[in-house]
Amino acid sequence: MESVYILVGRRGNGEILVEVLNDSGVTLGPARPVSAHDFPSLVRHEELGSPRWVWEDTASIYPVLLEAGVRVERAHDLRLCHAILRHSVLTAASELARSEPSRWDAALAFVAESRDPGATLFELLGDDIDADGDGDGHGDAGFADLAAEFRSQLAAVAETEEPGRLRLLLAAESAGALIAAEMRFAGLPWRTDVHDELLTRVLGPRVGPGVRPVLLEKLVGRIRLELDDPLVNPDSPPELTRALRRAGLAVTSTRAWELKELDHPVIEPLLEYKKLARLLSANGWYWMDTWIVDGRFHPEYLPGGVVTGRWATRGGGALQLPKQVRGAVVADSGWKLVVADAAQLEPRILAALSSDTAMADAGRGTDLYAGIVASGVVETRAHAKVAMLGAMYGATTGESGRLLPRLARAYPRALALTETAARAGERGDQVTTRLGRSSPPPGEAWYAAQSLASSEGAGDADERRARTQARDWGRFTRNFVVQGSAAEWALCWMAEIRRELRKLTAEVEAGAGADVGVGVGAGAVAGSAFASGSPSGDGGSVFADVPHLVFFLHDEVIVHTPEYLATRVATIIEEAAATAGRHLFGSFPVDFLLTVATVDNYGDAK
DNA sequence: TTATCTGGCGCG
DNA sequence: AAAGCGCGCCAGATAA
Repeated sequence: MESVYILVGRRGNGEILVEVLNDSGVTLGPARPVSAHDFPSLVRHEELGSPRWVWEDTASIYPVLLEAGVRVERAHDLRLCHAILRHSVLTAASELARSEPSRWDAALAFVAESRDPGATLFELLGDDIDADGDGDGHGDAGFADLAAEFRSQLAAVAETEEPGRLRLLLAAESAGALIAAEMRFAGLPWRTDVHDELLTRVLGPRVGPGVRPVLLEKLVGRIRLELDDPLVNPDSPPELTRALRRAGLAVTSTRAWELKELDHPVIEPLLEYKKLARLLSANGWYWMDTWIVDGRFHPEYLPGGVVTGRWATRGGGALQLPKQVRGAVVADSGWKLVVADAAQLEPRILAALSSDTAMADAGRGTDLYAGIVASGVVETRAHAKVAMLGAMYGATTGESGRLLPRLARAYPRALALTETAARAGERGDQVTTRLGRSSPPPGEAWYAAQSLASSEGAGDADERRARTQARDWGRFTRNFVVQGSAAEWALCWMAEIRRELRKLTAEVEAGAGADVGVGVGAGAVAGSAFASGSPSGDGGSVFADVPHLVFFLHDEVIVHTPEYLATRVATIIEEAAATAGRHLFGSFPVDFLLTVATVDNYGDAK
């Protein structure tokens, strides 16, 4: 079946243009203008034919559709896909990679920063968000530029030896962009009352800004007493270091792990203080007031925000939600959270990347580290873990370094892959993930340091610096291959989960004889950035009654689902992991084990 | 005063 | 036991 693409662009006057293309990017008819107001209904209608929407930036356009109650099944995000193809060594010979930098390169950062979730449809779709600076706006020429870019991307992929890989990567990256927008829109269910109780229990009652809660103040009192310093501020590392030294403790820093080694009565209250002060400043009442809107946490997810292809986030530190506060993530009444975590994802990815069947065997149907122990490679699970991490991160010393030779003997292919990636980085070469995302080349300064060291009259210091930098970059490329390929697996996993959840939704709605139209129509929730029509959060939104992804954390997802569907959701997530593994690694026999928990609150999921 | 850097720590 | 990858965010310190 031939794919149909619909290209979406805009004119300077706020009007939107849509044009149907075939799967070579060739126009099948004239571009049709549509007003910003009518755009969501057009999309809803065209969705019946399952097109792939081709647009510049999902993060700018899709929130508008969600707000209007419209979801789309598939997209091609020109901005994200360009970034991949521009830097991949697989497409280095393509026109796209060889042409002069254009707005697709220079303007990316600008577009990414210009988003505003509260912006109106007109602002998002009608405004000039191109940063080409030539002031000619976006007449039909701008639209033609989108079509040309799309064709250029298709051509770059088609020219590669195994186009299926990059095709999958671009589809996964684009699906990720849809998911990112949907997760932000839906938000993570968050009970501020539960959060407040938790804070009050460990810090004392809420106080204004600049005031220490009472339990924290008490700890400060004990610290000052034990250090015999009535004024020391434990929030100031220099002050604290001086005070500790005066008390006879030979510290080089105030880091918790260094303090833990010391035997002194101040250590216990000090470590406790650090823990609680961190909670207050990072996820205290101020955080709650700032980031929780109508019972939902709405961080902005940035697909491709990390060089390796991992996601970044902006706002609220969503990827660092401490375990301490996860109890405040509570399913709505009548709903459940299905929390799934890929167990030992990166070693499994490494086993598959390197076709190391022995390592894959160690993880078959069991905890991979336990499997390594069972194979007699090392004595304890902790050893297996630290040795594996050392192999993937490039440890040379300590316990990890000592255990590496045993790992290398048992799993030569896996270890050879990480070594090869490290050597490539040390030479300044790029490395590439399973699906084709390449590491950036090192910067000018790096090359300069290398050539300086090998030039006539280079000093010992020059050589040492060059060697250090080469090894540093080698550790980066060593890890890039594994972390980046794991990120690709996670994207495929999530895309598959999303697809199956939509099928489940359609099935349930058909079975119930319900009106299959989702959402409440354009404009019904205008004025709210997140479409929260009821106190429980999702009322009136496109996710009001259906299971949907609400959180993603590198190798972990959360689906918020009506309770009666929780079992089926868990099955979908399990099967999606196996499917993602096949998409990346074909028939190579590697398990991607999950731990899946159906819970009322995130804190209960281990 | 504001802008940027640093130490420290949360997550994977 | 604290090396070895990728991030974001905070308070305090320092530069401008």
